[in-house]
Amino acid sequence: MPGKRDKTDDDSRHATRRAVPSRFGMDEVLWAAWLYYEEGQKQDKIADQLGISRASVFNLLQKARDEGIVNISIDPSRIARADVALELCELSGLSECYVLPTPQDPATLANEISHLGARVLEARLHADDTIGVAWGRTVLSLSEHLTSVRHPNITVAQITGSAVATFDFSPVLCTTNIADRLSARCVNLHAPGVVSTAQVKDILLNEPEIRNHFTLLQQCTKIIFGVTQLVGETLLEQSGFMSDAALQVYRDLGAVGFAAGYFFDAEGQIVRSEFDERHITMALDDLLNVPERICIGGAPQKVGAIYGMLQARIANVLVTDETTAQSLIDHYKQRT
Amino acid sequence: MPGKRDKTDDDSRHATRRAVPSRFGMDEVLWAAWLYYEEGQKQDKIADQLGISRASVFNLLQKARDEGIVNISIDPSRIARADVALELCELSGLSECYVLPTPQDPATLANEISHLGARVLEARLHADDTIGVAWGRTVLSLSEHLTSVRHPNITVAQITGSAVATFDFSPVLCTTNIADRLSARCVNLHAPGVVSTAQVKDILLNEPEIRNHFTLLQQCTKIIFGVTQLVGETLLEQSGFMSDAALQVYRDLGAVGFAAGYFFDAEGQIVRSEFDERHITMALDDLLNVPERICIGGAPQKVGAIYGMLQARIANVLVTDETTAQSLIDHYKQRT
DNA sequence: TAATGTTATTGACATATGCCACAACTATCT
DNA sequence: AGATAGTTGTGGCATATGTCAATAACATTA
Repeated sequence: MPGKRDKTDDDSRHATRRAVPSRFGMDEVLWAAWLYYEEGQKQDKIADQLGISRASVFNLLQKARDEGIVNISIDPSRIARADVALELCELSGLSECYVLPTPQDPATLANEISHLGARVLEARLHADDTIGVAWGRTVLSLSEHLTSVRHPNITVAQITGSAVATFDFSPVLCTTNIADRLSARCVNLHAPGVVSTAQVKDILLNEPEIRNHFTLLQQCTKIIFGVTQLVGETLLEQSGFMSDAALQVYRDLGAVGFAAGYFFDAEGQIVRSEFDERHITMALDDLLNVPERICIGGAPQKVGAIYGMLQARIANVLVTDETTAQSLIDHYKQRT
Repeated sequence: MPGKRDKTDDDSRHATRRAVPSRFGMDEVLWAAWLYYEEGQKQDKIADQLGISRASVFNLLQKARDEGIVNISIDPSRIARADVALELCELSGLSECYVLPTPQDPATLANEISHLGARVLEARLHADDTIGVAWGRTVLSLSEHLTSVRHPNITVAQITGSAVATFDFSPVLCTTNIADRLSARCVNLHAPGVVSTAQVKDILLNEPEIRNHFTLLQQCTKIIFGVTQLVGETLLEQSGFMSDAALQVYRDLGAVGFAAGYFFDAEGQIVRSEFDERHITMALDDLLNVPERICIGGAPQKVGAIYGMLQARIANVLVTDETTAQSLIDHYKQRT
């Protein structure tokens, strides 16, 4: 009988509300977290000690997790030591490879890979990194999975010109999002991603502000990008980034993929066409000089593109899923 | 189709054992951990994906926790920001204070405090620290709670001479244990803790090897020690460290406690007697020069001793429990 | 090949956790 | 005071996790 408020048995009743009310101040969350996660006590017992209900202890623990008072994490370097990852590194020449168990629901794959990407990036961050950021769904998704930690001395810079926002994963957004999460300095590139003629590109590249930006990009210690295959519909035209015709030119020249601003064929040769002359992005030489070139991506239909990208040495760190990694391994083994 | 257990058919001899046997290699632990802790999947679902029973998934997760593949931790700096901790810092002049919720079972108190002490030490470790280590049950217990992480550039040094091992928490053991856990360099002091006459102490202190050790101790960036009260039976005589008579001399001079090698009275005056002349330990001036002097300890009967120690400024970082902290706060408030 | 010891895996049961609708309090307004 | 709205804490039920003795696989020996 959950009585309302009667004075008959007040001893037990009105004391129940709070056995130890003030002593714990605002620290209940913290202490509940300690008792649960460090001392391994059960929620019931903690409830007794704090004089509250078990449900409340549960709520406190949830709060502790939400607020980052407790930290539950897997060291991503362990993931890089997984068998498949090591084998793929061996075959491809990647310096590091992170492999995620392929989810049963393919719809979540991209999301999960970018989740892992975020952890990998966090684990590899160094206090005064300069991080070059490309654009794409994957990169944007990665930014949303980053946990907010202060890294005030990090610089986050756009490697490709901005674009009029016909899509929601623009270079500007990817860059600012990542910088926000890291409390880092954000450096945007105030120029279009694609211009109409080679002349316009030349003129822009000689503008002091833009020239400075590309000089800054030469200092990059990391770059982050996704990878796209060219078969079927791609975001490249869907997003309005480039025309179907321009894309077809690359296909006709044998290109199978696009990553970090460049097209390449199935064997890793960079494929160039007129579009490159109008595309404002980090120079290929500078790109390949960046010590950590991190590509995030995986899917069955991307295997060919990723293979080409690896052969082109555009990435030296890959974050992908197990099925993709295994397909890549098979691909390499067939070639020998 | 949740749970596809085909136990009805007697055909289940070989096939049921492993749906996806080889693909996961030795990484099952890692992947189970990822799916559970990062993706938040339920053990049932993970069991399906890996083709094993849920009980096995549980076992894998346990292994992952044991092996440190997943890391669940509370940021100790949050504990230092708890109300009681801040108040005690304010009153005592401590630069940092970590307060643990007092366990309901007093028998576990010492153990839990050293548990917190281990976390605190880990959180405060710097790549090239030199850590001076005292001896005692608490310090030894702390060493057992440290998680093994590699810190090859750290030096761990004994601040007190060794003793013939009539007790199991000797200076040598405390020091080597801590060094082991941290994969750090271990520097033992090859001299007795107590000698028979002041002359012998002088001679030893002039030995080059021992002189070198004391020079090294001047480089300490941290020291770690417990604290003992002098009322009732203490470890000081029980362990054979010193005679009952020698201890009584200190009591008669007003000493209430002993920490980091020195006796002090209720108001924080260092109390010296003939025993100091025979005790081989870090010089008081050097001790007080160490930037982080971390004392681990708490219990109702220790309050007076801890108060004295704080007044003597022997520690500037204290790890204790809530009851002790509250008693200390009360003690300070009565004095004003 | 059978007998034997060792380790890994599991089904079934016991506990612990997660969740939510509603009760109890507080604050503000009429 | 009574009404109203917002917040916090809780009982109780559905799920998820933890445990363990029984059993299957494997390794070793005679």
